[in-house]
Amino acid sequence: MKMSTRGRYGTRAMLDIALNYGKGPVSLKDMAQRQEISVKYLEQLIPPLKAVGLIRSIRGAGGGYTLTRHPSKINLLEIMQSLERTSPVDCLDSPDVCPRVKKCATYDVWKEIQESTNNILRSLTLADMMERQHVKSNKS
Amino acid sequence: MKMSTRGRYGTRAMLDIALNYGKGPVSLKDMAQRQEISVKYLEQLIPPLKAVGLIRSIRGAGGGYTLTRHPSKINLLEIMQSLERTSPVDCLDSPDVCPRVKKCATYDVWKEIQESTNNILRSLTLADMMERQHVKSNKS
DNA sequence: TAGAATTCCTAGTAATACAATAGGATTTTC
DNA sequence: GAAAATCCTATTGTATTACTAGGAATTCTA
Repeated sequence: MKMSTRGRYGTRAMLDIALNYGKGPVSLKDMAQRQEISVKYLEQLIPPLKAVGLIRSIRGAGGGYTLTRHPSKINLLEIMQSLERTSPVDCLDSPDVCPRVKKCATYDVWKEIQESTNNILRSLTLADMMERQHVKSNKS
Repeated sequence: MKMSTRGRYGTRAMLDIALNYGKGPVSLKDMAQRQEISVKYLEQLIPPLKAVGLIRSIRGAGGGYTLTRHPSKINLLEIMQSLERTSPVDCLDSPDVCPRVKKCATYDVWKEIQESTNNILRSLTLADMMERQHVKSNKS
């Protein structure tokens, strides 16, 4: 029932890029400072995010990363799914791994949990997160 | 975002005991055969379940385990919480581990997810699961 | 009262996944 | 051509998880 740092750091990174939307690319160096995550670790989260087409990179000095779509068109489920296995239990993704699936009463429970978390993540866009971030920043 | 086998096997074990409610204790040997989990591994799930008072043991030949309450009075959250860390992220249980908690927009998301899964688990009792199990068994 | 069946207890191990680091190649700007 | 970035691959450390092992203690039954 644990979420890995990949997914968590990755969404923070995406939010960081989103907050600079329309103002040019964000470098890992800057991101690393703001988010207090090492550049080297952030570097590893980038390829999967690029692979699913959520971000675009600009190489060389002055380069960095930008979103490929408007923040309101990217939801957290997309981000999480590209970075980690979102399924709480293997049998949900590949029912073949367990011969008990059909007669297993608990199977349905894990499925219900997966669906509810996916719904939450899908309902939240980066634009929503930007809004929340602003509210939080103003309060403190 | 993964759930450990402890929690999953544990709930299956509890359901197994529940299905024998009122008919005497269930031995690990029998449970192991039905659930296809080694006795030795099941043995390790027992102490935490006993510690929170969900089951009672009867030692010696003919012994085994019984529920301490009616199946309708035991929910899955109690079981899971005794067996594994149910929090998807450490900062939810102990906000001190991360100084960013207050300004972290993603924190609220993980919290929402935790609450929704906890609600699902809390809403399901072993009696519900027994019912589901019977439906599944009759169908196949 | 012996022996079989069971829970109880503690330790140990093997495998896996996770988190993080290292070093250098490539691209682009100025 | 130097600096600032991304890009790529490998490696290491570490923690957790899953599982096994061996034997002590308890209780039932014949």
